[in-house]
Amino acid sequence: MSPRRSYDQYCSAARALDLVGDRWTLLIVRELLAGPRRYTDLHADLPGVSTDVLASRLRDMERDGLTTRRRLPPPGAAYVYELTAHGRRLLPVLQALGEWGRAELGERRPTDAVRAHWFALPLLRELEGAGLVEVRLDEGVFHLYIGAEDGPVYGDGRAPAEPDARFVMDTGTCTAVARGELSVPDAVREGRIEVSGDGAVAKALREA
Amino acid sequence: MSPRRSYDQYCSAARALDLVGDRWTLLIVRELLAGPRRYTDLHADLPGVSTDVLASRLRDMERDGLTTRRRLPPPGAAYVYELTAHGRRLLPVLQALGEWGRAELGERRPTDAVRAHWFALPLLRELEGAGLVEVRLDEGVFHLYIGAEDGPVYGDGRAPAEPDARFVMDTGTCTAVARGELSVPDAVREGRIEVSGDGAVAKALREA
DNA sequence: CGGCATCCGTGACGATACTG
DNA sequence: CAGTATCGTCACGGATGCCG
Repeated sequence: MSPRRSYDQYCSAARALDLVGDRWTLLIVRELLAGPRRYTDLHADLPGVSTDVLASRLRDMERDGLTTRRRLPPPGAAYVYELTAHGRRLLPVLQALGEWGRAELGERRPTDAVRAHWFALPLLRELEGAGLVEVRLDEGVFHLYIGAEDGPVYGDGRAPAEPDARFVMDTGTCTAVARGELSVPDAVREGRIEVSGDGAVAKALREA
Repeated sequence: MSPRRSYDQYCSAARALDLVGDRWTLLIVRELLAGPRRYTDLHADLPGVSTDVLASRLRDMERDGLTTRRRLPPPGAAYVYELTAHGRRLLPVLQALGEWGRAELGERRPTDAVRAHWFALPLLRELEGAGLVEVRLDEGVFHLYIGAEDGPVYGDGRAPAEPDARFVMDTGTCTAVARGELSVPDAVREGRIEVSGDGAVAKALREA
């Protein structure tokens, strides 16, 4: 029970930082935008966070209405953490941060961790209204729910249904897109993204 | 000289948080969006920040290219801190945080500090392309440079030139607008904002 | 007086070990 | 698997002092 350390300022940005300004909190939100995750999954995809800090953040976030904790039905009964609708509305904050941070991204440092679904945020911006998209990278597979009103914004692994488009690209292409140096249509034109699928976006991208 | 504590993740949002995720940093940016400020002014408008933390953040921000330090010409020679163009590009981050934080703003608590120019952020969103606007509240006067390509985004005190519009409103009206419960045109219609000035926006708002 | 640097007490953080 | 317990370290907040 952390007696929250507030900025005590009557300013909505300061209030937001009272809730999500602590170290790791926004990165936990980024992870949970991929849908329900177990404690161990979160811990694995947030290298460097200590177990007690992760547990403490998840408690604070639940208390503040950002997340809920739910027990999965057996078999494999376990707790999963999930964003509430209010927590999901932090997506624009992460997008704004991500867009600003593109300038700092640079080359991958030897100490940098990478997860495939971290590339979901920069791709979301580029694919308005594309529906369900599956993306295959060297690092792994993830999928995007673009234009979804509620539920997860993206997810790890294969798409849970037939996607409107499938992308295959290599790491270099994906980082160029993430850094804003290359647009998705340009990458397709240059043959650096292989597009398949029957959705409108897949067809439009192949024709361009 | 703080050897930065990085998340070490190849993700642009995490990189952004490496630079602006420390406590107080984004609130210092919010202050500097009002233009060049002296150390003492910053300390006065950020109640609760300790002197060494403020000095340390300003050093880090200068090292990271967010701010520059400049000596004012005499008389009154003093150092002022100022955002670089890169630092000013954090405005969308603060706007996204502010929009999300509206839900948490609620009533003003007795412990909450208030500054007039903290209301600039929510107003910016509502007044696209309005030019130079002066706003008079019970708490003080500030002005907005809406649509400006560079330089400060808002400022304390009177507008430095003849503004395109002048607003006068009371605290209740301004908090209602800040919380998103009342739009500026509606507030004008209800007589809760007194609009003067010769700019296009001033005329449009008076006629509506 | 503005712009810090220093010192100190408290709390947050990170790593590891341990438990139901 | 999902945390709790423990501990050393560092960051933070408050006060005070120094120096141009």
